[in-house]
Amino acid sequence: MIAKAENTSLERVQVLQRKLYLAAKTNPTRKFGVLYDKVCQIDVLWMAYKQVRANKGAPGIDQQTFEVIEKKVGVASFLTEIQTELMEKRYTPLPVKRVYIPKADGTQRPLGIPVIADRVVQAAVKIVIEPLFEATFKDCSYGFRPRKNAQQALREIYKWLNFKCHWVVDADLKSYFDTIPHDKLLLSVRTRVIDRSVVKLIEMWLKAGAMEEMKIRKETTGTPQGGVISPLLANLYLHWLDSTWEKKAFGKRPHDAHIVRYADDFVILCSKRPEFYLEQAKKVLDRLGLTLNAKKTRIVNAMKEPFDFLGHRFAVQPSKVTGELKTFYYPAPKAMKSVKQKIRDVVRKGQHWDLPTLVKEKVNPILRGWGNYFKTGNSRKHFLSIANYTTWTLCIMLRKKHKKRGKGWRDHPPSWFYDYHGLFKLYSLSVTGDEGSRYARPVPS
DNA sequence: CTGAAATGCTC
RNA sequence: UAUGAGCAUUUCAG
Repeated sequence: MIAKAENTSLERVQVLQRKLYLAAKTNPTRKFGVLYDKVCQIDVLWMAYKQVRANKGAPGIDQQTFEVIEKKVGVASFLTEIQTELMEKRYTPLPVKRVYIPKADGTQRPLGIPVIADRVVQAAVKIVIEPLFEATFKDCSYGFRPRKNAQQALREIYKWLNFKCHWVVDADLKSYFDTIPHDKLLLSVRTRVIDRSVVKLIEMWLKAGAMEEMKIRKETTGTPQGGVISPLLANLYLHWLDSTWEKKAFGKRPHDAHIVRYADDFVILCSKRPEFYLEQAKKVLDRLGLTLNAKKTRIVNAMKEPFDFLGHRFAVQPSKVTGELKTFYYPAPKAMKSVKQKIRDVVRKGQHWDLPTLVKEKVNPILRGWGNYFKTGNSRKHFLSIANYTTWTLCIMLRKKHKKRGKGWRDHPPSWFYDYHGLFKLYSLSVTGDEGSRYARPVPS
């Protein structure tokens, strides 16, 4: 009974989203004035709640957890309370909770965690407005978008490098999420959404501020990293870059300068005048109130120097066999380092477990997940290296555990881990990088 | 084939 | 220790 109700609610929301997408697609300049009622629909709020709950995320500053909502308050009354607040225009968001998480480069990233109720309303708004913006977004944008992934962006770069666009502008925006100006961002929202109440909701989230040491800190720039709509807003704001690029036809014949963007990370690939196209991008970003990180933004000639994007390293080199130029991409050194660190950590933590469990439940999922992300491109050598690193690390661990010196490798050859303990075979995922065999099936195990 | 749950990986 | 997207594996229900 409940399952049936959930299903129809899902269907109704999907139908609504489809309608909105088609309406926006058939009329590219249409601005939508009646959306708030859709945000308030109980189906939409229910789907929004399900999406938020599925992450099992931490509570915000009000300490309200999913357990409290489901066991004490009840989901239905929690949602109808939100619904009446919205309809009576009484809803105001609470400030976000400030949490810092370490980034890969050692610096810290500030998160802003909204309370669960605010996350639900944000998810509801996202359900309603995302289809409208999806209809406008350009093909060169790959980050945070439904049915788009990193592999497609990598493939696009590969394509342009093979089409002799060897000049690469590798751009890095200075703390993008925190520097988006609220006023201009809201203008971007209004290109499609002119329902005042919906725009007001978004404005309130931007202005809600962050709770830091018992004080509310308010900003005029930035969208909280941790909010449900933040990725959509971030994408929407940089859409100006994509659309300007298209309007000036920089991606077309005389220019031949192609943007590939993944959220705030983007490269421009061109065959000539990279300085000019960097300057053009800078002009757009200036108008948006954004700045490029001068130290990290650079122009490279891909034939002479590799560059990294989305965890991969790209290099254009003459083929050892035929001598013609070919593009290669494979896990970047950083990615190699971080997966080794992860293997090392789980093996150290699980050294008192029995080997099959450690391999099956801890090591294999890491190898499988990592391998599936990097299996495109030319990763065979790097997969082999990680596979060897894994057997070696396990071997060292076993030798220490059994207090044996020497001969560990002879007792535990790589095949021993694979054949008797079911260690995941990384190289079963990799395909060779040759033109002819790119579409070959993975090597059978 | 479509949902739900769990785990893992990338950005 | 949040958010979005994508991918993979397992389990369950139709």
